[in-house]
Amino acid sequence: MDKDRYRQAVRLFGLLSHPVRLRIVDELRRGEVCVCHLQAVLKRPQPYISQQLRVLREAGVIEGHRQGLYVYYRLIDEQVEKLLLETLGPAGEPIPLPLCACPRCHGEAESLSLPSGSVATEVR
Amino acid sequence: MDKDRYRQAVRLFGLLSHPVRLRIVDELRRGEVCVCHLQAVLKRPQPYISQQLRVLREAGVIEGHRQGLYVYYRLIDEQVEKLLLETLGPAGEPIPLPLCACPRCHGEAESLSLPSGSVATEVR
DNA sequence: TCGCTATATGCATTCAATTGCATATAGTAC
DNA sequence: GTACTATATGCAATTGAATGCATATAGCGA
Repeated sequence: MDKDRYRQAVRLFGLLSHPVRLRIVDELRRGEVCVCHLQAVLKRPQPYISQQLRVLREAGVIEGHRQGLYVYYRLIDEQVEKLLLETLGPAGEPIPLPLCACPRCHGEAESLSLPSGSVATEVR
Repeated sequence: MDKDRYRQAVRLFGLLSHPVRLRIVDELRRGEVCVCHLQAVLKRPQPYISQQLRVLREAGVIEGHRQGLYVYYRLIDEQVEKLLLETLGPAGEPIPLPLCACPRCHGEAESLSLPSGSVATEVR
């Protein structure tokens, strides 16, 4: 069916036509980050961020895996990546945030590798 | 300002995240068509089509010029064209419609050129 | 002028997305 | 087990977009 192509495109554009969601995927194309990181960047309440992450996750655009207390999300849809490239230009550099509490962000070298005993599990 | 890039992108995606508007711009990238043509293709009431055309026109995505009773619209935003190419693939062939009343559509050869005395005027 | 057609506009209503917030869950450390 | 942190979920309230429709305007021909 040809109508599906339209529906699919409308759905995709709809996901990106939202200021917070757009900024989330733009942040995510720089690399994997945790929720608290996005919270710090977007300056929005945590439940609000989580809700938008859910929308993107259920649409199959992003994927998250838990690592201890933290959940790290990344972009898994290359079409979205192309659309961002076209509209926003190339992705910026990843920025470690002092505002973010997670080990990856406050720059402790050893915390960049998996702590022994912890296992990365998919979020769904 | 960097925020403007986001705003601009959100605006663009918003325009395309609408089934009727998306189909209009997809139709328009095949070539210039009149309003009645879009009416026939989309099977929607004329005021409804005109409203969506206005949204696209005021956003600077399309442009219309009047030719006698008929107004012909065309796509003038190449970024939109690229986004459509990415999401919908290449544009289809232009299709003349028997359902459409305008001279261009019911295939009278001489009507494809401007009738003497008529002047193309911009719509705004 | 009037009558007709194509297109545009204004406005009220309906509907869906957005947002805020309270609370639930998952995991860690003790 | 309890206490604490990060993240997720559910739901009500609100806002804004989408839609329908009546009417206005523009141009043509008689």
